[in-house]
Amino acid sequence: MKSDTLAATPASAPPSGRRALIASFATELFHRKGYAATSMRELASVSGIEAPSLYNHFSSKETLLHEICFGMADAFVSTAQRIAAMDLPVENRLARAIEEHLRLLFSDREAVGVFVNEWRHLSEPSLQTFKSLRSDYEQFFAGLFQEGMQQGVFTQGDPLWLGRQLLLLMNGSVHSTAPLDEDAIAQLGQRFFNLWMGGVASRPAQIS
Amino acid sequence: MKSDTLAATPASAPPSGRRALIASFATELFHRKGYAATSMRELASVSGIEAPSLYNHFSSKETLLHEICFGMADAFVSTAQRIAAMDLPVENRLARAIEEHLRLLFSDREAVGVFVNEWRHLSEPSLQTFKSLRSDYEQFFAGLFQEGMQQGVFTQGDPLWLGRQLLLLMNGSVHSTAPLDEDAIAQLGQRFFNLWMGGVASRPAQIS
DNA sequence: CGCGAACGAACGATCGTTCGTATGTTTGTC
DNA sequence: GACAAACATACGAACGATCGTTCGTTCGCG
Repeated sequence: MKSDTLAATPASAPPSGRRALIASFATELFHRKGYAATSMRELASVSGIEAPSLYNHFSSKETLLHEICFGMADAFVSTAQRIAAMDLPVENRLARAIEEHLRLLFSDREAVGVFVNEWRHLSEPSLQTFKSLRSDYEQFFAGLFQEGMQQGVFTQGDPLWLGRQLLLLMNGSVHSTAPLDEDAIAQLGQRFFNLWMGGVASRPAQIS
Repeated sequence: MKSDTLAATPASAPPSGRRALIASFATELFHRKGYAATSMRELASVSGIEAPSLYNHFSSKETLLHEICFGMADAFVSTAQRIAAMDLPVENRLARAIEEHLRLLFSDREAVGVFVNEWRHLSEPSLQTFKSLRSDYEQFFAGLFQEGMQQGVFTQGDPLWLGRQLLLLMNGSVHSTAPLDEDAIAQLGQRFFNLWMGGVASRPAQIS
């Protein structure tokens, strides 16, 4: 049998292979109804096969969740590593990180929804690994803020908190925003960048 | 039998009545494991009784969810109505709305978690009602931004988007922030207010 | 022939919920 | 204050449904 946990496909336009097709159906269902509320029989139904046949492609229900969550997590972390290695001013690296994060976000909105909301249904030891990856990514953003503060580019604040809030804001935007093309993503990235730079760096507004 | 859907208790410090106590246990479980992944037997177990006995207090599992979700929703909406009726400059109303929202958020973090993440497991017609209440609240914030833009206090932008993003940010902060006392909540409110005013109103930062 | 992929049947477990009943407390009546 | 009717709340047993998954088999393609 082939390994269950290969890298997920980009999945924006669902692929042709049956296995990957099932994974994309699972992503849609896990996103819309939640992992626990999605049954293997329902997944089989939308996939056009019977429930037992699913086990010819995935060894368990959780394997599907694992593949979706870690597919996104790996994409985020590897992007972070790529940007961290760039020789750019910290504010440009932040802008770049925002834009790349948004690009990943909008490349597969349903997978992101599962990544954000359903990871807690992973069981050990995958759960710990996932949390660790997630923490790495948060630390990447926190590091950008910390570096920016040391250089005086940003005003003081808790870098980890700032990073988490920024990620929260971007991740949430996928729920309340229509699909975007490349240009719109870049614009949205500028918007977030300005929001964060302006809000963090600006003098507090006066409330009379 | 008494009505199932009385107003929820403030619930920050769990109440003494058995019924309300069960509701607070349910809130904790729904928050930590999710609605679908929480069984009535488990809820009964932590409540110190057997599963069938739960039905002497609540007519169904969904009744519990309903009570939690609508308890929070009603609190949010009524707070919004109270603030909307205030005769204050729009930026002060926004600051006040932020602070009151945070106060509600931190008054029962677990209930907020259920309110934010588990409402989709409501069934019709409660689901429609809930969405409607939620939309009312979003519109309240959107209205503040719209009003502020017309007065030139904020720069242009999609008011509904701005409102949703602000709510998203605040709601998410409850996950990544330790419990706060009254003063800390007010400070956090100032922080969000400044962030939003600064980011929205400030001139875009230059990225070389 | 061999192998991946589909199937129907069915397993044990668990789900939300109902039922009949027991028990203790409250309430109404003299 | 005593007694019974009424009620609230707990329980064990069990219902039908559905869960994730396994098994043995068959089918079709290389």
